[in-house]
Amino acid sequence: MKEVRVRFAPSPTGFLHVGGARTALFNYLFAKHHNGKMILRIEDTDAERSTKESEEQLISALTWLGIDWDEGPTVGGPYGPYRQSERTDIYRHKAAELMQAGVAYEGYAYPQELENIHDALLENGEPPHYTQEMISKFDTPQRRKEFAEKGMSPVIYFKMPRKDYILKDMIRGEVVFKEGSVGDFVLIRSNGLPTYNYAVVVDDILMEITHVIRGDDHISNTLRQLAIYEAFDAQTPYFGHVSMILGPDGKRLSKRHGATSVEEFKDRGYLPEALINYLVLLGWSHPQAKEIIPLTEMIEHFGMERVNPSSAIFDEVKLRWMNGMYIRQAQTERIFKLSVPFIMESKVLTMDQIQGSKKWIMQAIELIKTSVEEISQIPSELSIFINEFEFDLQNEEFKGYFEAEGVKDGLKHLYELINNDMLWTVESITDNIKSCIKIKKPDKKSFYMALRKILTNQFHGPDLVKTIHLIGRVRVQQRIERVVF
RNA sequence: GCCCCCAUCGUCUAGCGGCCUAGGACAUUGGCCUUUCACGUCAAAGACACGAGUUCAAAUCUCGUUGGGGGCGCCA
Repeated sequence: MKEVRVRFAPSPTGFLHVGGARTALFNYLFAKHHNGKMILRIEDTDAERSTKESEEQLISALTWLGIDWDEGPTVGGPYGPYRQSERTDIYRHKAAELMQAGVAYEGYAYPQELENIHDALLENGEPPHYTQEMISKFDTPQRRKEFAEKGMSPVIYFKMPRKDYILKDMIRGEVVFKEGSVGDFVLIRSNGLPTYNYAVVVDDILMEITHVIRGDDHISNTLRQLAIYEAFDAQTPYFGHVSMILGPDGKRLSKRHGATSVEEFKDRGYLPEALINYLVLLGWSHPQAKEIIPLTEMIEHFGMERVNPSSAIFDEVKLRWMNGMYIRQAQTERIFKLSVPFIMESKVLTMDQIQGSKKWIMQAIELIKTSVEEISQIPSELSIFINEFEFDLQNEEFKGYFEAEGVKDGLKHLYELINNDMLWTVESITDNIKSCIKIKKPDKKSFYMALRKILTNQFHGPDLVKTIHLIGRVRVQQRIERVVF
């Protein structure tokens, strides 16, 4: 069997959208699964909107996600160049071939003239499709002369055959396009650059792409592309049109739904594995219904047969859950590193403090890891161990615990024990608390709750003994002292 | 307006004619664990859009209706 070659072909006009990331991922997994090649191609034929910055952002987002490619602008390859803006000569030569073959022709109409035709057709209740007869009317010797004098180039039109086309889609089965659903269309624009539908086909043929996996917003375009493949007498690749990702309101996912770009999730402290894992499950499912799936296993099981054709709503709640799962699995060292920018930004600690007390912070992170779903939550969780606060003796809930039988005595006793606790280990603190309870016999829950409130100003939090350990002996003493004595 | 795609719990999905009294995950509710919270764990609640066919048998096949999405550019 021929080597599998797939491509991800984004246009560099903005950040990498999660939908694009999912398409890239599916291509990547498909390539890896079949031991094939992944190609990155930059579709920058829209000179107005394409920017170099976007291209760089795209590449860095993909890299962050861990999606890499065998051929592309950064790594080169035998089928380059991989930027469409650098392939304009190729498109022109190929268009000349089509003209030679009589399936393409030049157009000398002015935009206004085309608009008139367009409007007239609509008014007559006809579909706004151009035909060679309409376009060629303007191809007169005078017009050619005018164009030459003004330094204008004609556009090149494709003569769309009037016949049915059948798209055999790996995800959707057969899609039939009835004859006459589109008219002739532009291949090469007046600025000399190719149009999307034309450039993709030329590139996919030349780059020997075997499987085209892309968003289903391209389904209608496939009709035109099929006709171009036919005109070149080229074999069509297998197509797989993946459904769109929608916002919670069922509308196409956009900025107004909140975070939609890979960068945004990165900046909010998502782990790339979590995003990848969430995205792969949007449209694909593991044969054994696993949810947390390591990349190697995705590659092992990935296939188009298990891709769902219906569109999916992007559910941030589940993504958060998944991120939490990955945070819990991750090495604390890694979470520490990822936390640093967030800690700095929150001003909970300074850079010097972070560096000076790395070991302490690591212990704290170890403790709060189970309750965090985004790295951005770490500073506020950390602040329980650090923050100074005014203590409110009048707090009703606190009074309830504090005034319970034996609690005050127990705390006083604990204070004495802490005074003499030079070891200050989790074990020594545990022993001391246990002996307080044994000797003073306070109500356990009240005792613990009062103590937690005194030390952290909160009723809920991580394991109390470890929290005490991390707060430090001096501060623990001070806080008990100011309430109990 | 024309063309195309899609349709199972709130959400992501399993299901590819009988194994379905429709399974799993997130979210929700309750129990257990725990000093508390979280984690973990157990359980509950919750869906085949509608209507016709085909068939001994339909969530699964066909057609229609409705709803949603996409396309109809010298954007990609």
